[in-house]
Amino acid sequence: MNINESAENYLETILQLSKILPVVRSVDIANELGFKKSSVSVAMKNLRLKEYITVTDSGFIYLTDSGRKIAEYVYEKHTFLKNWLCSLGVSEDIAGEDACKMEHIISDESFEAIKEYVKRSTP
Amino acid sequence: MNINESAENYLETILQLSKILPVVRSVDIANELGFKKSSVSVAMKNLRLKEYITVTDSGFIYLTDSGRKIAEYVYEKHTFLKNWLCSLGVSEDIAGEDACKMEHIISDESFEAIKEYVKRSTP
DNA sequence: TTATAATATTAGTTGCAACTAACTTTAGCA
DNA sequence: TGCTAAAGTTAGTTGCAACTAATATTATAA
Repeated sequence: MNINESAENYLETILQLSKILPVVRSVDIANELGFKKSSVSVAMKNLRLKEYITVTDSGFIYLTDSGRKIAEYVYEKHTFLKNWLCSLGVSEDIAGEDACKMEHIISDESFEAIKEYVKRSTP
Repeated sequence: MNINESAENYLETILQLSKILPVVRSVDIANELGFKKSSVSVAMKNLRLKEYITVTDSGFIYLTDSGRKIAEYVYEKHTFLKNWLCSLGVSEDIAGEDACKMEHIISDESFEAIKEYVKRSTP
């Protein structure tokens, strides 16, 4: 698969935005991430080439099956890690920042192990 | 303080090597990290400018107090995270890789919270 | 003593992901 | 109708941390 942190982050953002907006456009992603439109434009081109997204003539962005699969797993990692850190007493801001970075680097193996551990120790 | 991931990793490596070698040189760091000597040379120059290390005329590298402080905390994070993941059933290789990435991005706040949590739940 | 190997450095290159600046296209309003 | 604002694209720039290639210095073995 071989997808990098930046691409993962874009895919996750598209998924998140699609939950709260009727359609997702480049400019929405730029606003959400605090990036320039041009940066997002180039990134979307790459995601299109790798077939993680499709873009309609009107500029509406949709995840493909493979893109969605990645986005959903990253999003699951994010949500779990953030909630867990918060439950340990970490402030919401810091927990969010840390989750945002950890979600891209933690292996599936470690993530699943932590999930199991937390599930067992807080039934 | 404002130190980046790459610099942290070099400082940690110097600390680790200093535990097993009589002196630490650029070439030892290059071998350990799988980088080219030239890359390490440039990195050492930056660490010197920021006064995280001193380098003797013979090319022996020593951590300053501020460099050591950073190195030791990163190393503590590494050791703890790796051992913890291993104890959850993650393979040693993967645990090592993940710890190596997480140690640089996790906030002190989250790290201390996790440490407390683990201490409490496995007395 | 000279040649070789090990170490360190410098200059310039590459790849990446952001950036700025300038441009096109489109939609909607005065 | 024509102007403006919003959205998107392209070309070229920046900063970073690795890289290669070439050079200097030193220690050791033939």
